[in-house]
Amino acid sequence: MKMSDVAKLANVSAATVSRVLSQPEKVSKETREKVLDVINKVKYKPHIVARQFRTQETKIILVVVPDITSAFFSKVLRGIEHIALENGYQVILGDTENDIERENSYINLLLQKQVDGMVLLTARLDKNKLEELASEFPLVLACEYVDGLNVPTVSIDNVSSARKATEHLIQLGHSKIAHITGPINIILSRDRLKGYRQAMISNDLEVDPAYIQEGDLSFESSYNETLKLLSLSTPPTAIFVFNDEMAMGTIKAAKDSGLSVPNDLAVVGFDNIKMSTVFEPNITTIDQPKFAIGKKAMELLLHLIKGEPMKKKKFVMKDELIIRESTLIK
Amino acid sequence: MKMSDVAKLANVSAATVSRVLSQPEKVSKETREKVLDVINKVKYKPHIVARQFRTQETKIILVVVPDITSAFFSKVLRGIEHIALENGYQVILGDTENDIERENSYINLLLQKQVDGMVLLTARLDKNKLEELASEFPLVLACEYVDGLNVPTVSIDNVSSARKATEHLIQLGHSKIAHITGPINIILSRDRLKGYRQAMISNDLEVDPAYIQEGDLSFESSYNETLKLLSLSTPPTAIFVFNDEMAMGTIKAAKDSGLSVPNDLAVVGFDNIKMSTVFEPNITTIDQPKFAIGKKAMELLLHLIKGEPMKKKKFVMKDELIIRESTLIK
DNA sequence: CTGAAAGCGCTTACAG
DNA sequence: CTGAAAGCGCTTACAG
Repeated sequence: MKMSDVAKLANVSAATVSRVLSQPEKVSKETREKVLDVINKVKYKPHIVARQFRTQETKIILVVVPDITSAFFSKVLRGIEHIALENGYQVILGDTENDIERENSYINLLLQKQVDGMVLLTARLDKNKLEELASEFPLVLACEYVDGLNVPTVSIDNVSSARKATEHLIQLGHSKIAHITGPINIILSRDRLKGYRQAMISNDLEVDPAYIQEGDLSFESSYNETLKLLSLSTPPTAIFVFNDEMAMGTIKAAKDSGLSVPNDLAVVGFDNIKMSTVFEPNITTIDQPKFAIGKKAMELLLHLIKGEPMKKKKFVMKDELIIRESTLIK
Repeated sequence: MKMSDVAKLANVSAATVSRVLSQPEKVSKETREKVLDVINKVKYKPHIVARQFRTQETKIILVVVPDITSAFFSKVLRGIEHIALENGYQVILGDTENDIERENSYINLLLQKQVDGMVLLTARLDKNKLEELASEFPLVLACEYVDGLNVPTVSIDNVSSARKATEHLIQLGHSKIAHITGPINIILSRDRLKGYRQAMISNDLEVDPAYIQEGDLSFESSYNETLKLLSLSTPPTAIFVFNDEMAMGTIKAAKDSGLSVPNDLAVVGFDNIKMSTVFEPNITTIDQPKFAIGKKAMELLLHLIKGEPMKKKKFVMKDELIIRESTLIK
């Protein structure tokens, strides 16, 4: 059943059926009702791909995620999806599993016009490539970003939040503070490391290179790095960890080493995922407004898709230090 | 830049360019290379929507998930995605957030031919509606299912696995065993409850109605139901909980009540999500082969899309009881 | 092995 | 307010 069949049954033209569906105000009440009757009777559904082809828009956007199983990204994704659905857009999911090749391959969906725009929650591609892409297609970065890239970006200020997290430990009296980073090729890792350094230096604390260890985002990597740190001749009394999942690894390692958290080792995580409130001890962390980041990113993308001018390109969302049991000595 | 432009530059017809792209073996080597040179030079990318429209297939499938933020479903989703990508399909994500209205609305993507098929990880719609849909479109159920529905389905045997979980507690010497269910309108909740009952009855243990409480899939609901159970005049010594997330709520409630797990209260969860290995104590649980379920479901969907006959409709994957600290008294 | 032509099902500028 | 007609960019059955 196609539009022209409906048209015949209703004794009108296909154009009129199309208008009833897309611009009903342009059709007389009488005609409109006649057509709608037929549509309902035969359960006609328009062929969306034909419409996409004709209008040259798919009403689909692509979200590229580094890890769909992550509690953090799935919340951001949900924020994106909410705004997308509200505006009649569907979401294609691109899970890269932290593989830059896969990140790259998803760009084809844009080049082949299969999607109207793209939100990148991972930005590990070449800066020039991204810039070129953004000049041709609606593109928004969220969570991750690229230094000096003139593309709409939504994120928190990772440097200042990392500084805040580290200063919290300093204020509690710690001076031997270690930091377990994420993969250092990710800008988020570098920025949080920068914030850690700033806090240490501005408080006249030494940054011992042995106190900085690189993890790979996994619970296990942080567990292992923590064991390393704890076996140093002068082990740290506090560790600021790249994210909450890894902070759980750190705490587990401390417990398995017979240490009490926070009494023997204070731990700060990052992201404020659900588990950080459930884990024992609860984890002090930096809250990122995950849902709001997703919503904002999608709103920006809609602006770009509509071709509306965008004066501001960087949107810095508010983070918040949430103090819990993993740093607070009872 | 469209195909006919490439054709002009290469001095061939659009048909030939199309063949170079889709059926290169039908084109002479010489012509093929000439055309590929032009394609590379002008960076031509075919307009996928035009192809979709012409071939009447989108190479997109829809996955409807009850909760994208769940550690369980995101693993299943990843399995689906792997097989989809391997076969040139993209995945549209439909997150219902456990809302049956939203589940219903995603069906439009199928009716409007915007996707080639659908995998439902939640099946709360009317049985007849699903049956009718499946007769017209490629449709696979996974994880959740509908009793007596003749549609390809991938899942574990929830009744027998729940029985196995309960019997584990019985073998440990427990007789006062409670069960916290999921929302009882979900078949998974009813089947796991059935397995619990079977184990109790076949071991001559009384099933006290007060020992069966309904949760809503959340950590908090299970926390609260557990407090209720523990305040009974004869509290249970063991609880089988609908899933791992809820089992964490149960353990937390026990701890907050001054009880030790497993010494005062043994707890069994379900799903074997990552957190069940990290939480303290580690949680005894039923492992579902999440990734394999996703892969199998997508493989079945590909069969349906290709119109291949399918003799078997029910695929029961292997689950496994994994015994950990939450039930094993040291 | 290659090309001319039809057609997939809509939407919209134009004319009346 | 309505209709006739063009056209979105491909693919493929057919002819040669």
